[in-house]
Amino acid sequence: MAMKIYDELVARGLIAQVTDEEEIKNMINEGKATFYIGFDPTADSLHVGHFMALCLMKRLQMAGNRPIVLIGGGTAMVGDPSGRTDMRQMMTKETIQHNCDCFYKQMSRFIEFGEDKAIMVNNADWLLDLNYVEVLRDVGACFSVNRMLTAECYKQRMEKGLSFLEFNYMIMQSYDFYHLYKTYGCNMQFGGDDQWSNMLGGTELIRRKLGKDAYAMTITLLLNSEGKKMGKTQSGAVWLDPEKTSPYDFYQYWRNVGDADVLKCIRMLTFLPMEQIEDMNGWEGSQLNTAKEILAYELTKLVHGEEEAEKAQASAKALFGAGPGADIPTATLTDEDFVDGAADILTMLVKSGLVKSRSEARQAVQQGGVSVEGDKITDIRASFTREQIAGGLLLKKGKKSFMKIIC
RNA sequence: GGGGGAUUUCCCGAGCGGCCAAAGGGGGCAGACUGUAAAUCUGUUGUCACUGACUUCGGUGGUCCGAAUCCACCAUCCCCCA
Repeated sequence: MAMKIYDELVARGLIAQVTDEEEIKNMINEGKATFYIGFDPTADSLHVGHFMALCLMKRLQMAGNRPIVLIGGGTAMVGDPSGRTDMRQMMTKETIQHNCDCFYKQMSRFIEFGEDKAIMVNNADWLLDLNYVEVLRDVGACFSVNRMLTAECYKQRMEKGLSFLEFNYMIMQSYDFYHLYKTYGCNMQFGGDDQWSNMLGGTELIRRKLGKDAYAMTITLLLNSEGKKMGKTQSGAVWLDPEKTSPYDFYQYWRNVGDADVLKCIRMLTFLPMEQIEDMNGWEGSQLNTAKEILAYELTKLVHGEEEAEKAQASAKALFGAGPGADIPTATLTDEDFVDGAADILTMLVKSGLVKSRSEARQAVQQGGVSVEGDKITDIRASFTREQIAGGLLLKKGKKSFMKIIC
């Protein structure tokens, strides 16, 4: 009945590249793999890209494999040049440490750590104490610069320039794998497809140093139909931290994915059974809207819990269609926002955070994009009395931005 | 170490000493059409007390009635030679 894990991963379109398909298939199907995925703490919250990796971890764990989460407290000191056209900003040790802590907190909510379960390690623990000359002799001798330069991730940097610091990233990551192999018997590494060359470096190093085989597999990067990475908005990444991306915004992000991307997202990101997903294959046109609702709900539930998912969905339904008013983010006006006992529409827009400046607010109103309690506002001098606002007013900018104004 | 080039508004990228808040494209926002999609079309996109005023063109000074445009120094980046 149930598909074996490997076939399921294939069916979901999660696998991008593997070093040895037969071996890997057997190992993970039988739960014999001890695998690791690295996360570089480049921000103080995980985002959607990390989420995919965590899901994969969970799937493999459910199939009996042993996961190792590696936090790149050491590699973050160097900075991965993969997929970058310019150098990353160097982070201070303090920032990195802070980010590590944040990652740990978020992950432990998602993956179970403990005896016989997942373990978490930080490569700062072994990388930072390395001795330069020793490493050069020990590990450096195993790498061919000629080979490294042909790696895809460096190619695109050859024109723009690549610092020696970044050039070493691959070696650090390879060393990690080698270290984990020796310490925990970790025989497999997973990662984003952009990590492929770095991961191969590790398998190579293990073969040379220990004469043993280790394997690598990459996860398909989640791209939308335009070939851009998903999980990014113009205001930045879609974060898993509810403080940085509210559950409602998180829900909305997925609710608004393009038609062409819905099924792919459902397949790759949710834990819905494949049979159920197959049923959606034939869906077309506006029916896909239902699929988007499912996608948004499922993901919000995974990340923020069922309660938050329900709330986000209820809010969305209330705002976009009929339905009882639900949780809507609110903004509170203070005394200084009132002139002669009334607050004007521009102030309300700015205070609510729906627009960045009064100019923007003015434009929004002039272009007919603002409404209060469903009534379109066209006069930029419109204002509302304290009494009107006291009960809460629904302020709307455009089709998708809302705020409840209270005082 | 020597020589050359660059630095413009969210990004790319034009920019004659006055007509420059600065062309064009991308992106964003809003409107129309829709399905909270895509595509398309239209408007808009420095700030504010908005038919006007104010602050921007790497930084600091200077020339000039007037500077993003000229000069000096500093900073950063790139290229060529060593």
